[in-house]
Amino acid sequence: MRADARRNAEKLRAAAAELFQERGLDVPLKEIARRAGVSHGTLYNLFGSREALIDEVVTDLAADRLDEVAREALSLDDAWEAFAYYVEKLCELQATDPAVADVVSGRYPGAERLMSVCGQSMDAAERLVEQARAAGVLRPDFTSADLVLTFGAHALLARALADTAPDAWRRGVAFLLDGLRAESAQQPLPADALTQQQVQDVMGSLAGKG
Amino acid sequence: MRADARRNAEKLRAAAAELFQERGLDVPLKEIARRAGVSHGTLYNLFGSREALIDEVVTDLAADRLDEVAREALSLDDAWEAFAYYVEKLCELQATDPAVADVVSGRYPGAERLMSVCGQSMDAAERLVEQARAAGVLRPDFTSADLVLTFGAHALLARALADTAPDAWRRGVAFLLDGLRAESAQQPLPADALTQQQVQDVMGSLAGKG
DNA sequence: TCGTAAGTTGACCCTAGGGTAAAGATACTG
DNA sequence: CAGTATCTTTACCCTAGGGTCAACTTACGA
Repeated sequence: MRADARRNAEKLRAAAAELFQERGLDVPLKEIARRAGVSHGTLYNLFGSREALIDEVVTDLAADRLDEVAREALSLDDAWEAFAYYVEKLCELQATDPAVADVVSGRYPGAERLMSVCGQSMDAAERLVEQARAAGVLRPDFTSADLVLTFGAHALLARALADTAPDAWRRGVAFLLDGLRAESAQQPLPADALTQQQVQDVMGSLAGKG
Repeated sequence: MRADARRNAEKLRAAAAELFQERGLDVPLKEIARRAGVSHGTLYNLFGSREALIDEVVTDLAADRLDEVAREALSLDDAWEAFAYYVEKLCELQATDPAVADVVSGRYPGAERLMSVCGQSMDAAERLVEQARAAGVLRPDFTSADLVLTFGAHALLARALADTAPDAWRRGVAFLLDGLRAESAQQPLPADALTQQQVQDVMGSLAGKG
């Protein structure tokens, strides 16, 4: 690879990182190229597709953040605290970083490494749900599929709130958590839980691409 | 107005009603014209804008449905039942009719009559929230602004779920309601409630047009 | 029945985005 | 320092949507 190409790739990575974090993973590629100061043709030459660019620029960063939250949550002794910490922190991550929100929402199934990060994060969620349910502090009818859907809806709401009341999402999370304690459950739920495949389908259509 | 024009307007109203209910208020105007069997130029001639068409086709229908839900809710004796009934029924309306969902979400501020219907619906929500709070069954820190945001997020989720698990939204509503009972409230909320203006801004950017 | 006002059409323009490839520029190598 | 392989640019194509208007067609009244 020629030196100028390497330099351009670096400029593009930097611009992409900025814009993905500011505006989410669906920012126009031409705008990334513009910010990097190269033509969009160069972007296509060097990366080929949005997915490839995402994988290079976002994946490791998102993985770090998600892993850290999961690790910290799992390190807490109290099962309810662990679960609540995970939910709150993950929502906070989504609210402050649109790129991470898009990762959690599992769009861009073309970005392989990214999807595996997304999968790992879901595994952590599953573990925390199981743990809290087993401890009898989380209502037994709540599944990790419910949690994923919650995250998906939260991501959209948090992004809409960002300019107006960047912390208001915390209210919704508080209401939800209070409804998820074992002692809050009132009646059998009026619908069945979703399978993982169903969750994936739904998350796909949740933010565009319907 | 000439007879053929009146006929075309009628065909367009019928097609619009169908498509709005199937796919929401942002369905392409050219597609409405196509289904009506006229050219899109005619649609612009006869209605001028999407907002005008919406006002003629959707407003009364949505008003009827929303009023009915509010009326039935307000007729219930138990304040919690009334509140819960309203939330559930309104969410059901959103899940089964994308047009109503868009009305509740308050997009299309250009459609005047529609916005007044939206406003009336919000007033009913406010009344039910007050009533339930006054009766001590609803947690006192929950405001009608929270309810409107909830509806907005719900509308998006329900639409994404429609093809996969059309009833799954009921789980989320159940979790929420269980968290909204007065006895579920655990701690002071971590953020302030939104003003009406803030809610309007947020709802505007919640579904596109950000 | 025929002139004309009223209505309709479809080709056209615009934006915003994704994507491609021929032609031009430039870094490296012998 | 010249030649070539590599890279970049730019002009272009595509889709999907909103919107306009000159030219055609048609309903209807005198």
